[in-house]
Amino acid sequence: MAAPDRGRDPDRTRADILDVATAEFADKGYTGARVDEIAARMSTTKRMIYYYFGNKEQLYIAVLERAYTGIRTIEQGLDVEHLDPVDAIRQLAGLTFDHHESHPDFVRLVSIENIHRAAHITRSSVLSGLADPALDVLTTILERGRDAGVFRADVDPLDVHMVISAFCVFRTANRHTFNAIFKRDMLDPGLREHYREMLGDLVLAHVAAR
Amino acid sequence: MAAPDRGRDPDRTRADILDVATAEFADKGYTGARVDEIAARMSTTKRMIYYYFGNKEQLYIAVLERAYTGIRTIEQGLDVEHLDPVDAIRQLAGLTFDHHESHPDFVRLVSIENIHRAAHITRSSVLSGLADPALDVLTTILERGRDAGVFRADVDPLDVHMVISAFCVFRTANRHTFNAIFKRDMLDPGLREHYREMLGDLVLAHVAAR
Amino acid sequence: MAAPDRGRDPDRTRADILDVATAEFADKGYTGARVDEIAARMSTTKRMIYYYFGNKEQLYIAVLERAYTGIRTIEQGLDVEHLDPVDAIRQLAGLTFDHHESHPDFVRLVSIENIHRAAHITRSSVLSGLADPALDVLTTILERGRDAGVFRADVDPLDVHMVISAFCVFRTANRHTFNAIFKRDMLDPGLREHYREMLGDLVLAHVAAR
Amino acid sequence: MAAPDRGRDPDRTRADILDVATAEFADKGYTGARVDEIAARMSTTKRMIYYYFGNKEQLYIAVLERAYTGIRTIEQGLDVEHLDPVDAIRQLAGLTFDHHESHPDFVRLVSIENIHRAAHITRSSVLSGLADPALDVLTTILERGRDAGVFRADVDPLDVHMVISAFCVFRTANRHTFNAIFKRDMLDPGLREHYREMLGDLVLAHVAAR
DNA sequence: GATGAATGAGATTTCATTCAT
DNA sequence: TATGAATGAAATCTCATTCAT
Repeated sequence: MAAPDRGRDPDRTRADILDVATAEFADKGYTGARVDEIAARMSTTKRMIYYYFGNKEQLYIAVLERAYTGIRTIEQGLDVEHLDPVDAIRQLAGLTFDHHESHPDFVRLVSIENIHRAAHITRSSVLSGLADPALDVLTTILERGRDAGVFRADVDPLDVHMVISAFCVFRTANRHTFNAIFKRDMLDPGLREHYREMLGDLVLAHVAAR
Repeated sequence: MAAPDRGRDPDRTRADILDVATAEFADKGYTGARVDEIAARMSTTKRMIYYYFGNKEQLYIAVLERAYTGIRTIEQGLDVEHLDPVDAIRQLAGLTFDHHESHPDFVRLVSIENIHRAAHITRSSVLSGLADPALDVLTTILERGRDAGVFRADVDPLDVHMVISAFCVFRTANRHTFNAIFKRDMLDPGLREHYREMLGDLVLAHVAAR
Repeated sequence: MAAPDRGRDPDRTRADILDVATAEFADKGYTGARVDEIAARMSTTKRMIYYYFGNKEQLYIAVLERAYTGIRTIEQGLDVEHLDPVDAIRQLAGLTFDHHESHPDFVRLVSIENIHRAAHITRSSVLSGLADPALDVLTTILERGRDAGVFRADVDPLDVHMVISAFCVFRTANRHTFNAIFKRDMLDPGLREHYREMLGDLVLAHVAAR
Repeated sequence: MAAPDRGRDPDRTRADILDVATAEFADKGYTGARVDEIAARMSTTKRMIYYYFGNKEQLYIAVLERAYTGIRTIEQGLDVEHLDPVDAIRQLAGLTFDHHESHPDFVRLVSIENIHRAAHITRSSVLSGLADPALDVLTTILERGRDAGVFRADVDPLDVHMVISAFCVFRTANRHTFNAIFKRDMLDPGLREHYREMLGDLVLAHVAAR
């Protein structure tokens, strides 16, 4: 007659807390998020949050750490070897484009963390200094393009990454003010392909041999 | 020996409050900002903030309104008529580039407002629906470039604006996480000209006739 | 081109303040009433309220004093001499019935003053100990009825007054809770004559010779 | 030597808060009551009031709800079946008479709630629309009296209830202004039986067959 | 007489965190 | 492990009143 004993699976409880906390922090920001609210949205009690994570800040850091692991693996699906460099670049940009569109919580958490001047990322041994593996893939592509004579020799991979990120982050992160002022929803599905192609064009223009 | 009587100049008092509030909101976010802290940084009392602005939210909206008026006038200095379209586009992009670099508080406020899903902008009769006049200047430039045969005919001014904003906003707004992860400070003065030129190239590539 | 100089008529200004203050106090109670709100509802400023009345409490007392003067004169219209006692009693009850129905603000002020245990009435030299002149009229009627053999000899005028007041005050003062619980609006115009007659019957039954 | 641990008995803590809050609200009115004062009168802290009741208004509603439950049960003790209708009516009126005399806080809360136009009662799912069970008892008595030929056939139970309430509420609620103006304390013990009988007479005169 | 700005004291409410069991 | 009760510190906001002109 007892309720299903969820309490006996610590990993599950931890993951549940992280799910709810991610939603709450992404929704309200670090300061605006409420520990009470996180507890209220779960079957676990507030005391458990402190048991598993210590305090609000450590919980937030754990949320950040898990959120960042998601994007680190997106480039795995890219078969760099069998694509010509131009297609590879376009597909790589598309991966970030797709990811940011479908993970607004991640993009919001990054914005929030920047408001806090990356104070928590810096405090996390997991995140601090963990360069995005995307750069390796990108570097490989750029080298192959240069060898093929289609890309410039002096392209900085991090600049390419920056252009892709700026476009994709802005489209999601600044969606609301952009829409409020210009009455255009950058996430309108009808504009999706237009923006996706536009990003590819921009990046290719940047890396192209002159 | 009396303290300078700032009290009897309401416009000055109001402006002082806005200055301090802008710094506080940009620094801590809407929720993290403290009315107490704003009052403590001035010679005016906390009570005056409520006297002039009603409550925290209206003060924040007033801060947003004033911050947005700053950027709306930056394009005025651009002498569109006497520039050839290519130079004009490059200079226009440079204006936003310079503005966002020198107004990190504005960029932070925009990020903060997006975290709140533009709830306050929407509530402001001043800001809501007030399209950036930059678009008019941009439209003029694009038309002249098209007439001169150097720009494509189907360029959307808002897309151009988006590319410029995305680049300039990202450089300032995401500076901290970018630096924490990739160890590159996008606001490093030594990189300034490189980024400024890179932006111009990107925008011109986007609008160029093929 | 100057605005009409209302300021130069102190009596008028005083009366205006009292009008607005009466509405505010009757609406929100003594504690709930806001000096700011009273000032906001007038063209006069808040400072004038203090100039004319000293403070919130004295303003409230002035409101009470003026409100009580209204009911003191309602019995004047009653031609006791030419009415037979039974008609006179019924008409007297009707006067209070009509007055309280048409002066809900007065009835509310009395309720409010009772919540404060008549502390302000006691403090007012005008109101304290100023017995309602209605009692004189009432006493005359009762005497004439007794002499005519239609009323009991031992009727206490104050008891009659109490019965009339209880009925008329309750109908107005307790209208809202009565309606909330029993779904009957005691001030429904369709019930007016029923209640008016009922009151007359009650009072006459009380004074009638057995 | 430790203070008695009242803390770990939530029901007791809740009830204690309600006791003190009832006294405070009845004493000062809704607006005049101070949450600080309620806390100061107990061993519990102010914070607990919010923990248990959410905010001042909900606490006030809880006070109202409990106060109203008291009067709803007073008619239970009336043995309608074994009383003749005339005695039953007189006893029923006496129950309200006694209750209101001995529960001035309840009567004051009702006055206060009427000043607020029953806004909180309406908001309470418990109180809104919960007709007083007294009406059932009253209806039964009236029917038996009618069948016995001693009461009129067209008596409205709610009118009878209104007469009883008006008299009993007025005696307690308007005690202070009545005494201030007419120098008669309606709650003077020496007048008690006089008023009690007077009420019975009034009600019986109203329901009596003609 | 009249005005808008200013103010101190105090009101309600919030929130991360810990205690006792 | 788990839980509901408890809490101190601090947050936002209010209000009658007075000052300087």
